[in-house]
Amino acid sequence: MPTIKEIALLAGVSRGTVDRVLNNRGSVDPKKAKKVLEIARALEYTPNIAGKTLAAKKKQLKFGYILFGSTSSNPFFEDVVRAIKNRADELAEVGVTVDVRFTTIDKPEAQAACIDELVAGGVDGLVITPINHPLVADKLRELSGSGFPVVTANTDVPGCGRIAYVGSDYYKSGETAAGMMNLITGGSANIGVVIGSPLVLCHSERLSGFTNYIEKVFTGLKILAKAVNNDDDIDSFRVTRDMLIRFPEIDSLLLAAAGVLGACRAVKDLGLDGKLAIVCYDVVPTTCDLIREGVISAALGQQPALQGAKPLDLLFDYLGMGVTPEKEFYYTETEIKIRENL
Amino acid sequence: MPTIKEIALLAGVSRGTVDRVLNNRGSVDPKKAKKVLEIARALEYTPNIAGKTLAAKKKQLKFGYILFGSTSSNPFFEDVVRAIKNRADELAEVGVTVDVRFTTIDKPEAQAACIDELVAGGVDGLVITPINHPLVADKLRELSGSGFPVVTANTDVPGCGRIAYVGSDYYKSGETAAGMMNLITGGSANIGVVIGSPLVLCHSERLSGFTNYIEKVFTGLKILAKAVNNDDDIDSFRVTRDMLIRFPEIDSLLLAAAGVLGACRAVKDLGLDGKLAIVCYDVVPTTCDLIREGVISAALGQQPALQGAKPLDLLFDYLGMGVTPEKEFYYTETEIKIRENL
DNA sequence: TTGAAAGCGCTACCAG
DNA sequence: CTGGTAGCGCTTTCAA
Repeated sequence: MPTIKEIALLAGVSRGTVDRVLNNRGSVDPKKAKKVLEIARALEYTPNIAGKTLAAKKKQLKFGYILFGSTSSNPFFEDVVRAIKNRADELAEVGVTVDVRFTTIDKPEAQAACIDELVAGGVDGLVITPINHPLVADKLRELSGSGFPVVTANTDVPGCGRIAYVGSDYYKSGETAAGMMNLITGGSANIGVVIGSPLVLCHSERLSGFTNYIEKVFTGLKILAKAVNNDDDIDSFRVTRDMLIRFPEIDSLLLAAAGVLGACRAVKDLGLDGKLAIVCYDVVPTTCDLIREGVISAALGQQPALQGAKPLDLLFDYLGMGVTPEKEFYYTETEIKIRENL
Repeated sequence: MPTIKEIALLAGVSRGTVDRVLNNRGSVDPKKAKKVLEIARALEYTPNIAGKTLAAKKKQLKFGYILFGSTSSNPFFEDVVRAIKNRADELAEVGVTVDVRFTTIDKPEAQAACIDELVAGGVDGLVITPINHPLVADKLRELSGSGFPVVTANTDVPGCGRIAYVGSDYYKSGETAAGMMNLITGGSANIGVVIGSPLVLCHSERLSGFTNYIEKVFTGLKILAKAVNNDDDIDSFRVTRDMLIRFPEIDSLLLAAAGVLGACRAVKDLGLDGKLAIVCYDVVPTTCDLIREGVISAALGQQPALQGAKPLDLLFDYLGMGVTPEKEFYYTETEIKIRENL
């Protein structure tokens, strides 16, 4: 493993010059630059991460992380927040501080203001679960345009200039739900679907993936009815109950939003627990209980811990180590969880 | 984030002394030691990983990694080897070299000799997929007893003194297969089982998990017949074919060993593809193809990449950073893969 | 038993 | 445009 020092020695220049060449900082005599590059290539130089990390400490980087919910509201985000805190503790060691803020999903002005605050507060990079609204999108575009790195997490605003997105491929996760539903029901089912809101892109993407796929591949699966629960357990109970009463032929449920507990209460309330094939999203504690009870057949996870930590890593690599993300989309796996592998 | 330097300053001692206290090396005046510890505790000192890593480079550690198969034989281990190589490249940066050796699963003497060679060659730690045989077990016990760190991977020899095991919880993965089989078949099935060899602990553990679980929980699932394929595709074809002919009532297969391709060839040969519920282990390329074709319903993965990399990390943490593994068993997840989430 | 100093690889700064 | 130097946190060695 060659080092900058060795390259400097071989090239007959100083370490500073090698550093300038390899990291495109400052300007260097083209001849020397060429020589350095040749040697680096010949020796297959790769920078030492520990060295870079240690040196990066002096930068005292500050990151902002804006995400939905005030922790208590949506248990899925609790896992994300836990992962953020853990990673933030680790990053503290290398001089990074992380400022975590919460905004609600329905207030673009508030989220835009939150971005402004963080930037004014001097953060060097931002992770955000963005609301897909011009007020936010434009601000992100503007920031990115000025060289400020933004990573979107959990949900994306394509084309806003962010350096990467970390989160689920919702469309594909909809297909996975279809595949699972097909296996569980033997290929023939009358499905009731519960979604959060047609306006939340994630949920509608999931539903598109599911719908298109069953129409194309699993023609024995039919969607009989759809209900909207606003990601709320109380609403969820009511609309699910109504749907099940109105469509007694329903023999399976796809719960494509939060509010899984409410929906399952409705199922139990009608004495249908264990009689319906139920597939839902997000592996949260209440869902695990329902799986153990035999109410839910399978839950589809989306690696919340990765969604929390990875964006911070990308930001640190970018700002601390000078490494640009190697891809634009860091899709999380759609994990299938049943009672036995919870 | 406090540093050793700060603690030294506050305690009125040198960095060397602080180091000695915090890492129990050399002896220190009890009074000073106490003071240092108090300050470290008060400041919630945690060592800086980058600093430690950098300093560890001077140790020039050497690890050995003994595993089954010569890569080509079992595609599962190809993923493991790939992960080992990747992690080894990363560790090279911090002065670690990894010597990877292959042994066959049926030659304990050869594996024991291989261990001896590596140790004689001066490795500081060893990762091994051990053959569960006294010849190997005793050697591992002896090594461990003398303070030499061993990590078992993929398969374990309990009580051999190794500092940790990284791999599947086979019994539990058998239960997961049962759960999946139950979902796919609607709770009623006549199952044919293919195992590698009753002598390979992993496979028999899987089968125990599966068997005990269905007897207890899924009483509609019956095992009609078992076949042994010696992890070989040719044998697998033959024994599976024979079994399916002899037991035409079989409507589902559990493939608990390698040789998945051979077994599926038999299924196709008899025109049964798409008509049987098939659950198998290990997400390898040929298996993925069979899932896409609709021959296999689900495959259960065991995180080969983690099995390759994690043991090396544990060894480096132990020898390079002075950190003992925080648990004895690092179980991999049993990942459920179907056509849509491959 | 202890302190001082060098060095792991990299970056930043200053002087020229 | 360039070289030298200091320093990030930790370990190790040498001298006292």
